[in-house]
Amino acid sequence: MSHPATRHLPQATGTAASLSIQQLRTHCNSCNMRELCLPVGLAPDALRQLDELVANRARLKKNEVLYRAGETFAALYAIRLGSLKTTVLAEDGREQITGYHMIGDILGMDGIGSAVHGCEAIALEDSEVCAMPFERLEHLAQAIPALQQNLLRFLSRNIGRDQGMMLMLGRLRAEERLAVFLLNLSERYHQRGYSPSEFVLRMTREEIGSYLGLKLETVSRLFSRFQEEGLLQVSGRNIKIFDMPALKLLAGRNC
Amino acid sequence: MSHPATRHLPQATGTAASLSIQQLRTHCNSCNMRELCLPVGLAPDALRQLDELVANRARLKKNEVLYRAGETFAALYAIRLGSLKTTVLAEDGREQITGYHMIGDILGMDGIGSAVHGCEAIALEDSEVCAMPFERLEHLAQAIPALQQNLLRFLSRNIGRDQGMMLMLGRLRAEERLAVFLLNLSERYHQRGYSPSEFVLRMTREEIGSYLGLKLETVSRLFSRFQEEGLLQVSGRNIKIFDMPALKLLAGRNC
DNA sequence: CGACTAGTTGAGGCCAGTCAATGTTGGTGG
DNA sequence: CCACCAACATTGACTGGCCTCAACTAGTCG
Repeated sequence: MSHPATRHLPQATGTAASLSIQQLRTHCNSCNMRELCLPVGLAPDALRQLDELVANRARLKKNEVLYRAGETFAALYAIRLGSLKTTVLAEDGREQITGYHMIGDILGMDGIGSAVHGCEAIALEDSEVCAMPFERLEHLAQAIPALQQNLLRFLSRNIGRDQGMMLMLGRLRAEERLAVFLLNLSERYHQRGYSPSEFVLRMTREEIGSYLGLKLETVSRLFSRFQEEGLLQVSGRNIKIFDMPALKLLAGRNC
Repeated sequence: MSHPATRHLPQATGTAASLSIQQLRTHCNSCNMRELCLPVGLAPDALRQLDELVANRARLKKNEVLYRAGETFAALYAIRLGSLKTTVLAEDGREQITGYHMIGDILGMDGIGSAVHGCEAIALEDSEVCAMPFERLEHLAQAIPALQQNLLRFLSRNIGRDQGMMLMLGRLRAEERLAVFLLNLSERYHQRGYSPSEFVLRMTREEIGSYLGLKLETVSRLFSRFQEEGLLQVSGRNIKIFDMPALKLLAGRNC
């Protein structure tokens, strides 16, 4: 029933009692993220239909797995709260984090093409996601042009982001990668109404390294160096960026 | 009129006379690639509609640019013949090849989300593409479920491929990258009815390096080493793979 | 034939990885 | 509240894989 890190979303059982109260109240309509999420631009009626389709709004504890690579693909997930990482594994266990996803982001799109998830998604902190059964979503998109458009746009943006990552992993030096990473975080926090210059990292040094194609020691050294150079202040996972222009110079606008 | 490397598809003018004869004869219906391309699984009537939508079937000379980064996005392109690379450029000119695309592949999907192309597509050899105006394609997909499905699947597969590339660029060593690259080529040639063990590279050493996040000298050295070790025979761009299992072992099934 | 592009090979350097020791933080239970 | 532990982070010394620079060869095209 309750695996240490359950692979399935909580059903309407036991501990979910208090959860369902929450569930009943949270709708796309009232969601803070509706302007960043799939509902963006949808007419009220369309929004209602999309909302009805959301199978459940589930909680994930830190380190809990939303889906694993190889699992059959059934739904897209919108992040309501918290953040997740997606990772792919090499055969020998080497891990590459392919995405760092925060509130409003859509997860699972890599599964559409093959009916199987190609990566795994793991919560970086306690999080909440909206599960949208894909078959029904696809069906709904057939009737609502704006939804089809949104789906295609979200998938496409994913591709664009990935291409940026490839440039980073293939051509940028370590310091440039970290600068791009920090600026990217900064921008995304800013979009979401948080400070662009002061935030808390949700990942360990090792995870940041895995994301950037570096080792944790390299990440740690770079943070120390950036701090020495006055670019930022780092204290554990708390980051304060002092010199944004210098950071941008380092990143060479590849972010 | 005639730029050295024209950015626009040839219009129905001048030299296009012999071309238009060809154009009239080539339809999705009769295209060899219809089983790998957007029409896959479409009903005859839907296929006819998709076919009508194809604005033109254009030829590209080697090194000709199909679209550039920053150009407004207007159409997806299906490769009818030949092959193209897509590249993203760092601000300082460093170039990362993000994709090697061959017959049947769809290009331009990174532009959907932002209305602007995020990379540039360049012909690696004389090629032919079918241009599909995206607005009309989207509109048609609204009416034809199978087409919507195909579009979403193609976009999604792109994402899956990109994630594999990220793993490669972030975590694999040079020899592993080249092995993965060769096996990937092998598989795709095989899918298209060519020999999986004997083929001609369409890219220079530098381009292969750019694709794999390596320098051309490294690629060259690796080819030489693989040959010494009896894995393959390489003569310029002609590749004969002798020891597929060993190559797969090197790649660690990350392909 | 000369100029140019593509490819190969060698020598040496450097950036990031590896290994290892030590410090810091946060959660748990006495 | 503090001691303890495990996970996370920092820092140093050293290594090595890939890059850089460079020389040379082969093939192509005007």
